[in-house]
Amino acid sequence: MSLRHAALGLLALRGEASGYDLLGIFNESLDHVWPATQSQLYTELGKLTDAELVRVVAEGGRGRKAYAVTEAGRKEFEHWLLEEPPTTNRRNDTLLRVFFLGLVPTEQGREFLLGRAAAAAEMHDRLRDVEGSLTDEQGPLAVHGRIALEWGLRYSTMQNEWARWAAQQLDAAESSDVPSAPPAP
Amino acid sequence: MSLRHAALGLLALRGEASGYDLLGIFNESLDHVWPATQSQLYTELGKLTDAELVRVVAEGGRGRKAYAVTEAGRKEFEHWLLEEPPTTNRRNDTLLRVFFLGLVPTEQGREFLLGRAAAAAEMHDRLRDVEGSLTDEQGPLAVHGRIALEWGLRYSTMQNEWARWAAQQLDAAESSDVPSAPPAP
DNA sequence: CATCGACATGTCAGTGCTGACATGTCGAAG
DNA sequence: CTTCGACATGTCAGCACTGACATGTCGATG
Repeated sequence: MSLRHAALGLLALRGEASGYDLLGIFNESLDHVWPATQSQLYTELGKLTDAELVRVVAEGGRGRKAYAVTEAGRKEFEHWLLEEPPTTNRRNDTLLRVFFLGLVPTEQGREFLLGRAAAAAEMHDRLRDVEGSLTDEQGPLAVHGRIALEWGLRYSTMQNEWARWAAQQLDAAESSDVPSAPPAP
Repeated sequence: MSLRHAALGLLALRGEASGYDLLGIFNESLDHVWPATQSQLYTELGKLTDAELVRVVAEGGRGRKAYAVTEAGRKEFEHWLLEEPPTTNRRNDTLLRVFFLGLVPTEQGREFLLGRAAAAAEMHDRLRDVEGSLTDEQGPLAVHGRIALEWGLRYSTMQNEWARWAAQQLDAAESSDVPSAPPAP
């Protein structure tokens, strides 16, 4: 249920905004952290209004509705932010595949892992670029954006090193499997 | 759509198994990587049978049905394993909260981050325990289980270090914010 | 022989999310 | 004055997943 809180948080940051405005922020700033589609966002704003956590504070041309958080909404948001433990994302597609890597020849397993390492390296490069274009930004959002970015940098580094280590492990396991070539005594 | 492939993979590993058997493996071995509920698994086995990727190879007492992968199933599985790029999990509840940490006092932000660091340390400890009870295991599954475990160890280490680093960043940003206490010339 | 836990399968309502469809307005450029 | 892109909102079918409900059998233990 975090889209609800993401929307609440953006409204708290912005003071007021329309669904369209929020959608822009989601696509620009939050896309790597919590993507949202247009249909989902408008639906959620409707529910949020029904629950009186947000309120329509202005209506403009083209059917525009500007929302702002209510007192109850602010309270709900802060409760989520500080009291509720973040849910760890348990599903991991890469690790699921690793679990089954024994079903294919070692060579293909190594290829898979080195492919993951390359993908992680590429992700790292992309984030470095973002970092470069971020240095001129100012304000408190820059601090928190920079912290999230750092997570990505560290994550991709870890993934890269892990995948290369794992490829080595496969090789080591294979050579110790083959009875015709044991280590010299 | 990875539950489908997880089921296919387990059947390929085991030769044949019932839904109940598979459920046991999911809950024991795959729970930290790809959890599945009973209803989901039985539904998927039905669809898999309709698609002729698995086949009922035996029926036993208590309505038991033993499944095995078909030739088409094996092919589909290997295609998924080696050809399809793993989907990266984009949503990250912790990073979403970090994005909004500017909305609360620095003190509470630091508390949040140090809480994350502690949670990561706890996860690391739990995994170390698992590692201890794994050393006596044998076979190829031990190799791949060990690789997945290593991912968890590295991930929790990274998360811990990152969260502590981030808490320091918050402090640094705050002290540079306060105009009454600039660094001495 | 009753009972209970493990074995075993299936269904269903609800939720979060996706991608597509549908509709309309305002301002600027040609 | 037309047209086009940005602005703006809403709906709907479909899918993966969750948690609860429903039903029944076999073997062991008391």
